[in-house]
Amino acid sequence: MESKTFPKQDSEESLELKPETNEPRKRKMVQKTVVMVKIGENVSKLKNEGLPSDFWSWRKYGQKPIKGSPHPRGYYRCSTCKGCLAKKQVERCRTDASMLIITYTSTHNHPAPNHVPSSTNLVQKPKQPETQNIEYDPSILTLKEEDQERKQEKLNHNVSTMTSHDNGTNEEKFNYLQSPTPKSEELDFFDELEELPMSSSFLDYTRSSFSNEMIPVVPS
DNA sequence: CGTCTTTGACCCGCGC
DNA sequence: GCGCGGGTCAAAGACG
Repeated sequence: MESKTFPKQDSEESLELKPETNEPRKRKMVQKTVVMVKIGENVSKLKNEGLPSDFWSWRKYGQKPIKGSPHPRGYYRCSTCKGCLAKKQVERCRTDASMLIITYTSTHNHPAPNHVPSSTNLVQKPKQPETQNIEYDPSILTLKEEDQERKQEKLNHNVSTMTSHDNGTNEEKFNYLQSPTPKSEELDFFDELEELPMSSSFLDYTRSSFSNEMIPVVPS
């Protein structure tokens, strides 16, 4: 496969790098939504590492070991609709293997499938059994600027290394991660992300599906 | 048979 | 300029 004749930038990932525009878009200048999910301890037995299934269908396209983390990070792309640019990264919290950090990038360019249970079967693969004990936890946050995230990640780093608890730690982390951006901007961002699984239907779905709390931490 | 996962290699941005 | 780390591609295999 050494003969990659065409530049990858021509593929759909090119949205981060637009040769046509004079603006050299930084690869990571992408909207990101980070969700922390607490999973049960039987996670190790589960396929996909107990990956919680939202109502989108995801296809894995890569996995990489992350420096400093004992767990690899998985890369998923939305396969609900062909051509959808939505992606997500799933990794375990380095300090707490029972915590999953799911990072959503880009937005779905198609309407979300109905979250009624019957239709769930249409988009969900049986390989993601509903029997998994998933505890949705605490924290959702949205980051708009990569630079911001950078700083936050450093903070996150510090917090991670100086603590070894779980819930409190993560909450704490995400309190840090929550940017002090004005509410209006935040709302605007949410508005942009209306198709991301941040909608009430998503929350409703996750709640009903996993019987757990998923508390989006939104700056009031 | 079609779709998805796995896995190694490649590419690119960033820090030093 | 170089090396490292992260992100993506694509072939092959596995599975339903």
